Amino acid sequence: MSASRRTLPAPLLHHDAIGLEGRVTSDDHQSLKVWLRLLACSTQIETTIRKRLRREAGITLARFDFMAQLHRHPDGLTMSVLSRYLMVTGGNVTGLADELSKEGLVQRSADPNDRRTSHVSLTRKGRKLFDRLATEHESWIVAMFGGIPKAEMTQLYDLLGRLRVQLVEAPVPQVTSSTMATRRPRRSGAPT
Amino acid sequence: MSASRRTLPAPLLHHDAIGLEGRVTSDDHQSLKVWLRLLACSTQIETTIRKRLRREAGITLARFDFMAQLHRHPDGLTMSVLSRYLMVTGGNVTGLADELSKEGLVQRSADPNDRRTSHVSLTRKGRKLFDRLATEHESWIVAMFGGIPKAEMTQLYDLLGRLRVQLVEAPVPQVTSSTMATRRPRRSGAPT
DNA sequence: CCGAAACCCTTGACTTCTAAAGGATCGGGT
DNA sequence: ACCCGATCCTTTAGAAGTCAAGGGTTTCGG
Repeated sequence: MSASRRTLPAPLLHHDAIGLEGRVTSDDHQSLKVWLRLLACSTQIETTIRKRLRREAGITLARFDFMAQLHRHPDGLTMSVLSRYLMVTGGNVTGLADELSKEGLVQRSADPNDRRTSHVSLTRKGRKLFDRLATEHESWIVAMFGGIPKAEMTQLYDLLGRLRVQLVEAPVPQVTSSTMATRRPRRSGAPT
Repeated sequence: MSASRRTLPAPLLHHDAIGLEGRVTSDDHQSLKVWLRLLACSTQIETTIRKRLRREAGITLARFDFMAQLHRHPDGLTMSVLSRYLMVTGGNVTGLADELSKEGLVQRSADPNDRRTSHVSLTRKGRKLFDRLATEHESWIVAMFGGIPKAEMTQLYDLLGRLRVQLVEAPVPQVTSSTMATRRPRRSGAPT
């Protein structure tokens, strides 16, 4: 759709946010309903963060996540490990590293023992930028969850933990990922 | 990372699934922890579905979602409505429709009353394919959530509902999306 | 009934990410 | 020594998305 130039009325956004959920008809199976609701929440938070990051710091969520990983591993990480942590493909990591290093936020250094490997780490400049962003980022998250009482948060946390374990243990037959880190998420990494 | 041709040992996938979560250190704020866990679950489910869809039907998640919408609206939908339902921009919908119709899964038809509009609907072939996939798709979802008792599922469903409302009501100051359907999710639409 | 505004869709440039295929290096066997 | 399989990284093609800019159509106020 174009709809760009003549921007639509705001209410639409609101509708969108709801939309994904509205698709479930009354008697769908429960798993499907939970999944769609989960996805709706996840997507909306991600979208919000992505927009703010871009708007207020001109940075991409993917890059923020990339830097977040390096931030918590000051000694540097190899590309492959980064790829796993970020849950994206190696090709993607290569690209991100290229761009960030071009901007001087990140640096690659050779491994003395294995010439295939290279370690990536934040530069001083990169560390400085990330420190600033991380604070803002966390405040956004806290604000988004702000209205929910602590007890419910704990409950939610536990249930999601349960789910995660369930997912890892019973990924149903064959899903033997071909590429090492075959995914396309966006973390919005935790600073601290 | 390549790692493609010479497929890596399975354990790596397992590790990946955990990775995102492992990043939270002990004293992070609770909101951040919940968010990361939420994202981890969401990402993993989505990834799994995407891979299976590709592997077992050679179809893309985006296309599956597209077809899912049409499936639940047998009389067809306009591009703009589709754009809202799928939560993607119109340009994207145009492209998807082009490809799917090129494969004969979908068809465009003119609106007798409004020549600007065109309605998209599944062809018989498309309906047939989707029916087959939808069944499989749901069974995957059910299997993934399978180990969780019903009571907990209900609890999770309610908590996510609470969260969704919270997100809509308090998206913190300015996030006034400019384009109509400004997002990049992936539903994995519910068939029924 | 005419022109401006609102709408619907498409197009094209760009970005991000996946998937698949290499190129290079390391590490055992034999 | 040498080879072969496993690893690590990069590269390339193409899918999926966004954004901005139109080109037709309707709608509606004068």
